[in-house]
Amino acid sequence: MNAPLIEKTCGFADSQTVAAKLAALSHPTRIEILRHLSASRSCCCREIVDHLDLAQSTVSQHLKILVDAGLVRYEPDRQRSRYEVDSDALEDVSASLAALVNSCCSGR
Amino acid sequence: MNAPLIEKTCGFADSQTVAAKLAALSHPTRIEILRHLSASRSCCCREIVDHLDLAQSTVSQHLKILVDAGLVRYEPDRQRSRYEVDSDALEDVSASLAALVNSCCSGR
DNA sequence: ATCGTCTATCGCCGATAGACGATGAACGCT
DNA sequence: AGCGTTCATCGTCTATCGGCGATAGACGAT
Repeated sequence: MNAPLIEKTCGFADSQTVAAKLAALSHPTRIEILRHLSASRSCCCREIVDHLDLAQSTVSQHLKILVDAGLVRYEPDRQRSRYEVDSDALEDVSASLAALVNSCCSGR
Repeated sequence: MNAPLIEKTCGFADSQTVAAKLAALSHPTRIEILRHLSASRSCCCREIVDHLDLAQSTVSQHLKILVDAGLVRYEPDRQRSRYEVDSDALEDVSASLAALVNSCCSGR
């Protein structure tokens, strides 16, 4: 493969990957979406639009960001869309952060 | 089966607060800074500038963001500055994310 | 066939992030 | 006093974010 670019950062899980996942989580609306999503088990875009007070296009955009980050699964269902929290991915992010924090605090 | 009322009383921080902390962590450079900071116990701006390949002003800016987010402690020391990881704050963020993730995954 | 609903996407915008160089203050050293 | 070092801050530039309305495609219902 090309571009082994982050070789110089001492061989941990690379910062870029962790940062990207956290970036997807670093917006209050997206956290709210995750909460609503998990509370409803799964739901469509409109449902979230009703819950939050934002334009449909905005919500759709936030959902796309979550899907692209791999934190939410997407499945077209008729004319609706089913969005569902990817629990494994979420726990993975949490574990990554925990590992980072742990390695940063391991000397006290 | 039973409702996760424990979380409610344990009070995860509101979305805005969590998002703000995560935002501070959602940049590879800042994660790298945290790692270096913790590995060195504490260090000055210049040290980080040497480690990363960025302008001093850029590094200073990233440090300010981390300090403002409460994740790094700052103490002027002569003409230098001492930056130090705030372990408690870091663990707090990690715990907040864990709580959020947990509440999102509690039904599977 | 047409209408209404639900989505995703596009274009546009203001605001913010992230990078830089330049500058000046604080300090140690000679 | 003068020099070198360290650092925070300012101004600037560009790219991206986050919001919106408008639009078009897909679909169910009438």
